[in-house]
Amino acid sequence: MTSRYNPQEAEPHWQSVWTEQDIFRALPPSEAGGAPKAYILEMFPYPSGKAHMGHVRNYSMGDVVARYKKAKGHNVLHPMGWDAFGMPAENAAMERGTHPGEWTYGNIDHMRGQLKQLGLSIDWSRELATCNADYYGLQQRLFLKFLEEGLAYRKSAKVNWDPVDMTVLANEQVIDGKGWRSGADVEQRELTQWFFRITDYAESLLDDLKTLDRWPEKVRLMQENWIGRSEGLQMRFEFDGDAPKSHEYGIEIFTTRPDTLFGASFIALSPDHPLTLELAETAAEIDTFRAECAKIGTTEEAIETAEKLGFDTGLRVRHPFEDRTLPVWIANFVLMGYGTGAIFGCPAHDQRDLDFARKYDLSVTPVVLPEGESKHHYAIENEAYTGPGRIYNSDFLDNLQKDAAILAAIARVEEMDLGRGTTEYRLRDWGVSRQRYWGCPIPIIKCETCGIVPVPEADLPVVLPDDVSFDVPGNPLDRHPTWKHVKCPICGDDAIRETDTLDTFVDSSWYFARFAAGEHNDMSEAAYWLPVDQYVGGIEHAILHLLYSRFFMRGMRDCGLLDLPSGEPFAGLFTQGMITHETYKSSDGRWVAPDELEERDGSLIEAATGEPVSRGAIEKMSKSKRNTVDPTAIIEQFGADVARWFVLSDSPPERDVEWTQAGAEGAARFVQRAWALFDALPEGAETTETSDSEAATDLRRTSHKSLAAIEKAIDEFRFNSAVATIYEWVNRLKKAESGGDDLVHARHEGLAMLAVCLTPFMPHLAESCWQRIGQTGLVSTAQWPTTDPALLIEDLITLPIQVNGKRRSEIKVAPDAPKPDVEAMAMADPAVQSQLDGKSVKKVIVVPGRIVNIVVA
RNA sequence: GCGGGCGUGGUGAAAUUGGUAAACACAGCGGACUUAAAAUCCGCCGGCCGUUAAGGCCUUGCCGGUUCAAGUCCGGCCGUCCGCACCA
Repeated sequence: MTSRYNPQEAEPHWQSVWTEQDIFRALPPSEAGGAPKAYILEMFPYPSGKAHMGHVRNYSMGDVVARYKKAKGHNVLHPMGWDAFGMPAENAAMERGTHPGEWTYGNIDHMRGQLKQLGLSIDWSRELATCNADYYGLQQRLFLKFLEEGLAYRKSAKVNWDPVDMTVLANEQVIDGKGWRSGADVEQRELTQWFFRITDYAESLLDDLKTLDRWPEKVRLMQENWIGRSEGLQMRFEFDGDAPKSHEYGIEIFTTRPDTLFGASFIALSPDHPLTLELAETAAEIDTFRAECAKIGTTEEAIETAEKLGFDTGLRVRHPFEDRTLPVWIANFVLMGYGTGAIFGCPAHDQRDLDFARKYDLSVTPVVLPEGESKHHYAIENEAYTGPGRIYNSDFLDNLQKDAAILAAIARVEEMDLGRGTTEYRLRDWGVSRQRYWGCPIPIIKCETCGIVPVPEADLPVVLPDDVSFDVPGNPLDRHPTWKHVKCPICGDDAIRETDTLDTFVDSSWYFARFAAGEHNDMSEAAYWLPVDQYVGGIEHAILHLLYSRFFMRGMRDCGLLDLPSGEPFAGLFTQGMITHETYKSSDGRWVAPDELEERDGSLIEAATGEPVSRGAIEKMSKSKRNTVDPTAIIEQFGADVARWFVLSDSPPERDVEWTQAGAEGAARFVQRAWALFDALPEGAETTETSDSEAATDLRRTSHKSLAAIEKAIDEFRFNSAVATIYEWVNRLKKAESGGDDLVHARHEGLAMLAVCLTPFMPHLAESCWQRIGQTGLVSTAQWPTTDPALLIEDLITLPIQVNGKRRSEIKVAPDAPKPDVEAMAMADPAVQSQLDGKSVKKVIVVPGRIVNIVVA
């Protein structure tokens, strides 16, 4: 009778052995020998309190790759840290009266313990927390370097103001007009803010997406759309008659459709355009109109249903090519944030312009004729035509195709010195000021005499004060009695510190470089490790975090801080799916947690009340729906290996996976089945003679082929396929137990290989199995076995025989059997013969090693 | 509106150069062992026809096409999920 494997004993044991032997330490480049480097990283967690199943899945995937790379002989860096600044800490401080730091460090301690329970192959010597002054002090140096190089600057700007969190939000943090965290309606406010000049890199950030061939296509597309390049023409329309003084040169507009210039019927300014503001000073109606525009929200529904609103300024501009003038309107649909904040309207070929023109009765002249239309009969009703076609009604552009006409129009405008061809980006500079306490202080002093003064190097880091209160909303730094009062480093007079802190996305934009730079923050070591070879995390960071990190690496490179020519932080990226779980509701509509349920007579009831419970949809695990499963509870019940195995089985890593109790139990059964396999191997198996019996060779063949398949699956991030192969292999090895003594050696060989293959998935079980069959050392440090190419080739393969594309039989042939032989064997097959009865064979297709297809009349 | 993904048994899925559709697992059913249960082991498990069997027909959201051969390629629909969105 075999013994049972006890994860509760084995897991802590092996974890302490790994820690004692310090086997997961990344070697500095000088000690790595010839080993290639592999930097494996999962997105570092926010220390919210407890680890959740999403973390388990994320870190299990990274750990598979890290352990696999290590076994393959790489020098692996696999670090862990904490994205520790941010508002939940302040919210907790307000709710419970604790200091955000106390709350955060407490959470870190708890979650570190949870992650360690998972048996991850992490080099904990490099652990960092972004809220530690050691970390954010270096970040302040980076900020000052960026300032010196012109990559950071200050400007007054309209910002997204979250009235609940009382802070500014980046554009990316505003979702459907609401704060990404608070959900409150975002207001527009004019404030002086710090910005990073990410737009300087718009072109490179866009173009270099092409080089990221190990990123998901989806993420690249999302970034591409976010950066949003448009090729077009920036040009001015000169005033006819008196021009406003500030705009004597005319009105600058941007268009991607200069081919439709002859169809222009009006100019439209944004309500926030400088000229609009100027006019509003003397015209009260314009002020009223602006207020009306501002009332319409920025939410999706509001925009969809928003009516086009316009105000005719009475000003007129001259058409560049024709002897006519156009009216200048102010229109609510023109955005100040894009292009020049002014457009020319061509109603026939732009839906918004058409809606506007119909409402205010402006002219509609079509100038692009779709294929197959006659210019005498073609008319625009209420749908603008935006497709390709031949230009007409357009003087020198007549008869050109759309694309050629765009180039010709730009050339003419450039000749006339009215504008030039340009490229516009949707991407805006990154506002990083936050009116919050729990973040990295911006190392700046404001002096009335000297202006904006960087904190001198020697005075860094600017440390957050500990004695703060959260009894009122707003920024505690701002109302701290002493912290912000300093002497100006230049003139020595009284001055004030910048009390804003940096957006937490700054913290996460370079942490991977900090990990790589090692204990002494040596950026040459960082250059050795970077880029990250495999980054693993959630799709929710497809734009923000990944784009900012790409910007930061370029910035650090161009400041001479980091030798990373490509500027790309992450060579490989994988976005994993979420963990879902069934939801449950009581009859009075309360959500009921899975561990509060009991099954009685085939139906679910709430254990505490005995009330019936109904099953709801399968949804992402969330606290609000109460459908979470606590990893610690699972580890206590089944062990970490079971949790890891379950989240990697069944579903492909990029897809969502549903957590089920039955599935976890199945994984636990497999752990015992695998252990039993090793436990059943006779003592001394490793010293038995090799047998070349058919059965032994066959078993060895299975082992070597399985190994090769698992290798390929891990390389391709198909962990579910690797798991399926392991199941098949285990089933095969199980059958071999009833074989003769000639199989003992092959079983030992297979099990030794299997133990190594199990290691990335279930490292603790693998160690116990490895030890059980008498292998030396730790399997966590064992090299990945090599496959014997001879064993990957079969003597005989099964070849399906089709008649007219339907499978009728199969034959066994040598893989390299000559075509005529294969054809003869196929034709001679009895099942085939009965199908061919009385019919004439038109053709026989033999695809060696694949299939035979006999085509009959 | 624009861009993208997905759609295969009761369920998660596999089939990754166009070549045996449903590997592997979960659930279910049947059996062995057991006084009994649990655990474990063995077997069955897409649909229809066929008493059993042999076998046959159908089947990868729908319709059509290319091909000796289509889950896979092409065209057109339907459904669903995600991202972006008054970006000129």
